[in-house]
Amino acid sequence: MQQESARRSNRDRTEATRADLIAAARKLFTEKSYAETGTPEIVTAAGVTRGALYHHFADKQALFAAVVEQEARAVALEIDRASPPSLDARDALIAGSDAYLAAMRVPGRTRLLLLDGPAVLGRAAMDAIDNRHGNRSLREGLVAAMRAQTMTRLPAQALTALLASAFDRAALAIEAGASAQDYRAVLMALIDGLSPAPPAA
Amino acid sequence: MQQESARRSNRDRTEATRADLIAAARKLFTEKSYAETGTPEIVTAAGVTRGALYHHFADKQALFAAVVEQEARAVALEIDRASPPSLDARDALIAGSDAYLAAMRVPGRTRLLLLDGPAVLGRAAMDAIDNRHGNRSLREGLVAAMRAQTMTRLPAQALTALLASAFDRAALAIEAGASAQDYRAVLMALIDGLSPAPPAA
DNA sequence: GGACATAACATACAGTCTGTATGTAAATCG
DNA sequence: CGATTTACATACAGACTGTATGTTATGTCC
Repeated sequence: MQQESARRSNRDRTEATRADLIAAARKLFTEKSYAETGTPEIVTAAGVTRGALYHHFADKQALFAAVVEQEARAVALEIDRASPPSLDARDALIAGSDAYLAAMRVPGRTRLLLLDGPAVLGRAAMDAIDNRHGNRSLREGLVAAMRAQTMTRLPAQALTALLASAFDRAALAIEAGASAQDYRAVLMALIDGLSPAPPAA
Repeated sequence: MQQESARRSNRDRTEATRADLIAAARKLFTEKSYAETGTPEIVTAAGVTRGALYHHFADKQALFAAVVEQEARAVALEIDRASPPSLDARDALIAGSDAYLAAMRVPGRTRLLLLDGPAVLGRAAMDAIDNRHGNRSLREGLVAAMRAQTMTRLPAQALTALLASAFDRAALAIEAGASAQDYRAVLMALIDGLSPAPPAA
């Protein structure tokens, strides 16, 4: 054995420390909130010191951004996995919608992505993250539906943002104890209302 | 003259000091953010000391809540003033929508009511404020439209929350520089889509 | 119309947090 | 194997929040 027990490359050390910090921060940021969580608590939970944190992240906000980014990626992954490209436009939208609502039931996600995220990072930064991950498939689905003539032609960016916002609020309401059926019904009515012709009775 | 120059009742003093604090806090909370604004700065701007602040408000968060409450009331007032009861259900909805988007263009309102508010006070507290002020007239308008058979029957609470959320996002996007026309068109399409029959061409 | 109580502040203090500066050991590189 | 850079740990300065305590103005009661 060359050293006491572990000889790790710098790349491995960085990766492990960053992952530990992000995991500990995610746990605390979701149990409480961004503002109520201090860096001393985070580094203790991660088993490192504040020096390590400020070596790998510019500041507390940058660590939070990393947590949010990871979470947004996870949500997008779950949605993509639930809506195979074999479905037609409308079915894909429905499947994606349900997958989104299911994904947002993972504890802490609404706080990270819908409450603290916009306040701490700003709406612009959150839009950038959303467009890179979650909203991308939604917008593509909407554009596909409009091309297939199953949806009224509307500005894609605006429609995506407003529908996404409605989904977000539904996720928040459901987590707060509201009827998931009610909110799902309204969401479907909103989507169906965008068809050029009323859905076949 | 009975005193040096001013003899004010306690009620007047309290009212004036609270108003000064709320005004100064509103200015700073909207110029920067809740987190970036310290109480020393607020009291300096208001011309009092931190002792006065903590005498009238339990903590910084309570002062923020007072600011948000005042702002929500102001928005609701503008909306009510713009949609007289003489209009029919759908026209009242349109008028209210436009009034809301116009009201949210007052600088700082989106940050107070849509970004920092939910993060600092929580969605539950914001829902309570919204239901007390803004969303009340929206829900009444929707219920009226459903009763008048000009709108599909849906769970009123859920529909109100989701439409309100879409309006909120539209206000944010417009403030960020997006096309107000695009967002308005999508909002109208969403509302019209809820009619049982397609609107007369 | 004075004594007493209470409200409206101002001042001082303790604890905590954030970001930075500095020091040290391990890894990488030539 | 020496030099340099990376990955941390420790120490420090400044700021902020909430509280405790002191002071002055107002309201109340006989």
